[in-house]
Amino acid sequence: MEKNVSASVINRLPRYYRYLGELLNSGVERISSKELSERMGVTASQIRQDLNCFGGFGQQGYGYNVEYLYGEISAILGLNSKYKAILVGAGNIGHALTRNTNFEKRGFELIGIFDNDPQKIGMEIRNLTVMDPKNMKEFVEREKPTMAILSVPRAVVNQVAQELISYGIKAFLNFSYAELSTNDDVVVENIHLGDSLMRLCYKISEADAKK
Amino acid sequence: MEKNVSASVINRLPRYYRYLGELLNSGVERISSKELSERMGVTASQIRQDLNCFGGFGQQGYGYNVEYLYGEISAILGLNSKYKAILVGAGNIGHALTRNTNFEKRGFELIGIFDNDPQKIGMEIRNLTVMDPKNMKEFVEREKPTMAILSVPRAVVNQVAQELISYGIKAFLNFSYAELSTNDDVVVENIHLGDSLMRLCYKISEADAKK
DNA sequence: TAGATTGTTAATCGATTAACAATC
DNA sequence: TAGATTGTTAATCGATTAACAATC
Repeated sequence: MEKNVSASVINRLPRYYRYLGELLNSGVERISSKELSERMGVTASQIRQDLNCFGGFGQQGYGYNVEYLYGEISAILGLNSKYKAILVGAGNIGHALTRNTNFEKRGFELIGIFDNDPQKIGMEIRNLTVMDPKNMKEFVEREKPTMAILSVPRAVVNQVAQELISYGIKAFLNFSYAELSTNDDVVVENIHLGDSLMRLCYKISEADAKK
Repeated sequence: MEKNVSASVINRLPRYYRYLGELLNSGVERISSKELSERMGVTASQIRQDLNCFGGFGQQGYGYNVEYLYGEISAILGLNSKYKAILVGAGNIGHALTRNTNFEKRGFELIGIFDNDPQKIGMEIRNLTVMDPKNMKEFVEREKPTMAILSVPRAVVNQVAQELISYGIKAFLNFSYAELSTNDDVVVENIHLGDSLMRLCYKISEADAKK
């Protein structure tokens, strides 16, 4: 909100949110930073510092009310929003993603799917009909989605992104195995499956070497 | 290799690898840390520090030979390995993943797929027949895969992981929207799509607020 | 040789942890 | 009131950046 919160803190927020959701589900009413820290494997100091970037949500001698804190983190993350999103590229990953992901609970609403495969155009996915990219300009300028999920081949991802930016898109979830180079006012989250595999491969090699 | 390299450095390695691969493809023979830093949007100091965790791969006055450095990073990451991997859960994401991912180039070899949906058992995916989880113990103990990709419902992921650990699995790529609690000698990489969406949502909200 | 650029040490910056006064 | 636990300041630790001598 007021201050600039560091990326490290932001990155941890979804995890807090996840843990608090689980506590809420199991009927836990209050929790201290100490107890939460033990469950999550972090320090209590870090939890308190992180939360205090956004305000004082606890109470001395009591701790944090789980339901209240859960709601506050939800608000900080902006999960009550309904940012319109489109999916570009309904191949394996893109297709699976739309079926599996609960966009509504993460602040988004999927309103359109595009793919240039004639076989896919017209197909129904999640109550949405796959559209021809030819109609993308018209659709985006009319519906004004905020975000696009990019699940297109790496060779074309930057071109597609530039096109969408020119139509007014301001955020991307990038699944393509390529760097997305964009202006400063465009926000990007990358999911590079290949990078995760490589990191895992490194960790395994390391563990092996230690024996 | 010798020293303990920090997680920050490890996390950057795949990105270096990606950039060097692109340079290699475009026929660039040598590159200085300065030029690479400008392309990647990091400092030249950081690149040199990172690389020197593993050895001196450059040459004063010349820079780095792209092909050589690419090969060295590949070796550091262990990408020449062929760690056997299995996929547990051939639902949307799991299925898509196996079709899309070039495991061989990331140090892995997919040798088995399991799913408890009778409709899927017997199905062919990527030259592999989907197997019944009943046969998992026998298969894992015989083939000794190192890694398992978990793409099962969050409610059962920890149970499945524990089972696989007891059969000898030492590494997981976790797609389930849950924390994986494991022993210290098991390595885990998480891909939490939901977390990425939430971070993106936060960034969009922030950008909005600034206007 | 002169110029360029590394490898590496030292300085800075930021993030994490510890400590404790405030207070429920 | 006494005990517990926060919010917050101060101390520590680690990561990033800057600087420069070594050297190709």
